Amino acid sequence: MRAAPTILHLDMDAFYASVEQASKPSLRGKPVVVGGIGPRGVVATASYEARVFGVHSAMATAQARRLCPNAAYLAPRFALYRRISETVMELLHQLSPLVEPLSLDEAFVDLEAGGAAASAEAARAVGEQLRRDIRSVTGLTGSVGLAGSKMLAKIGSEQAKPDGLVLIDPGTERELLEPMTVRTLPGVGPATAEHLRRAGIHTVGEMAEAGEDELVRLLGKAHGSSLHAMAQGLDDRSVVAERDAKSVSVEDTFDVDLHDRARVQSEVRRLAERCVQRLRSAGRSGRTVVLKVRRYDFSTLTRSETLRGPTDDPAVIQEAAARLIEGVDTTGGVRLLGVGVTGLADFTQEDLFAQAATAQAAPAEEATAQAATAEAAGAAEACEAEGAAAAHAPDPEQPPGAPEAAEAAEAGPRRWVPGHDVRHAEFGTGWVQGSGVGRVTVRFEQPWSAPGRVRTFPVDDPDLESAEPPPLVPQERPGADPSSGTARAGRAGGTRHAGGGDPEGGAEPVAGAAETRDDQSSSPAIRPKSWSPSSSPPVSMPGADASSP
DNA sequence: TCTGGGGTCCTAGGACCC
DNA sequence: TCTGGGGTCCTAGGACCC
Repeated sequence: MRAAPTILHLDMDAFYASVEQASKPSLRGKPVVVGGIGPRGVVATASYEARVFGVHSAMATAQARRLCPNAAYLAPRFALYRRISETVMELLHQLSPLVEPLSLDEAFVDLEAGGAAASAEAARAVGEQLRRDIRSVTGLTGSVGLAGSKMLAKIGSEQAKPDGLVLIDPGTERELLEPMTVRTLPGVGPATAEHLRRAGIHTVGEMAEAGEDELVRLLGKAHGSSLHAMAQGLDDRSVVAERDAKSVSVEDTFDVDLHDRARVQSEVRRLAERCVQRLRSAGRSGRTVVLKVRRYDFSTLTRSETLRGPTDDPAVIQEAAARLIEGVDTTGGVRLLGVGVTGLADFTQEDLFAQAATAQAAPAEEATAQAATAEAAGAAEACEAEGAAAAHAPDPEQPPGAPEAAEAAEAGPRRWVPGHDVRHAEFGTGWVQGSGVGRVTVRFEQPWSAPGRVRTFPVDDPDLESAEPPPLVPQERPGADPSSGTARAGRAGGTRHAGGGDPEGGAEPVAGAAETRDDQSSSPAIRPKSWSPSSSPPVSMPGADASSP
């Protein structure tokens, strides 16, 4: 708690959906849903237009489609979101060295540490200027909360949404919090709220009244006492910049449950491989391998094995994951598999070398009791459930009868993902609007163009290829190839195809989009005119980290 | 067609050591 | 031999967050 509201919380408004609307002129002012678009997908972000229909984050996409069938359903383009996020974070770093990102679209800033603001009025001015800067540099809107603590700054930005700023004056927090539902407090989710409800506690005021002892009794030591403090508006957590990751994991939910044991094993190998890639690109190694299995009935279990030292050796981690899946009964079907690594250390070559040598021998001759018993128990269970075959490590070669095991995502000829960028040899750049029955529909438009028109091609049209996301504002330097991977220096002027921007009269509004075009003032749409190249740099578009296909 | 993917933190029990 | 704490490591699960 501090006397002046110098903790700032920034939350970008409907971030993913707003980025999509900014890059796709035909979607501005229309309902947009970004998230998993498969049969088991969930909504990551819904635009405000879609929220009117009741669509919200974490909802099954299938349900969203029922509520709002006319929305655009798009797969996320994380590489683009990450780039824009970096630009926003740079603006925050200009205010203070103490910036704590919570996700791509959210961060705390300690204005006091930056010397940017010492009073309420100064803080408000900084917040408003920040919002203007974000808008002029990215074309997007963000909401700002200012308060004397993290909790209240975050509550402030929530109240400010969309496109606003709320400052909570220190001293007023108790009366502000009192009538609010317990769910307002960070750390109160569905389960905790239900516990509290059964104890007759519904509001933050009732929580504070209940007293610490009662909350500890209901919710446990750590949770109870921290929530008791929060309920009184007390929160002295400091803003901490750049924490090291403590774990790395990857997981996949399958469109249909896996029943074939060999397929399950091959997916575990694949996931272990991907996990190691991520581990290595972070320059880390890890000591504990964790396998996650979600069964057909959504019950979830984890199995873990701690190695003698940290490793980033793919073979070692794959073998550990393979041993772990041996001990899991998967009859009935597997919905999700995941592989993770915790106990992260900074990679050293010597550790690794020693580890690679010992890890393989370890299970057989492990002297440490608990490791040996865990292994034995796992193996015994596996034998019972799966028979003799389970006792052996899976064949490293493709198991028989599983040629389809290769994920369509990687091995398939070409997949056209809704929302993703494409280039056509004749018609230029656009994005996939949909595909099916051998055809793919593309809308040809750029962030700065008028809404474009739609064309349909055979899915294997040789003139069509996937492309990098175009920059959100037109680039002045023509000829740079965005796919050349030269990062920031090579801003992607070249995304405009050689043939000119609007071969098919893109300036002509497309039916269905026309009526939405005139309220751009109220939408987070990019308006290139408001951006002056000399004063503020545009979002740069390094083509370096390609988005997943 | 209910329920993604990436994380963090906490609790609790058993093993083990002193 | 019986009884006993405290601390640490490992494993498993659960709640929560974006």
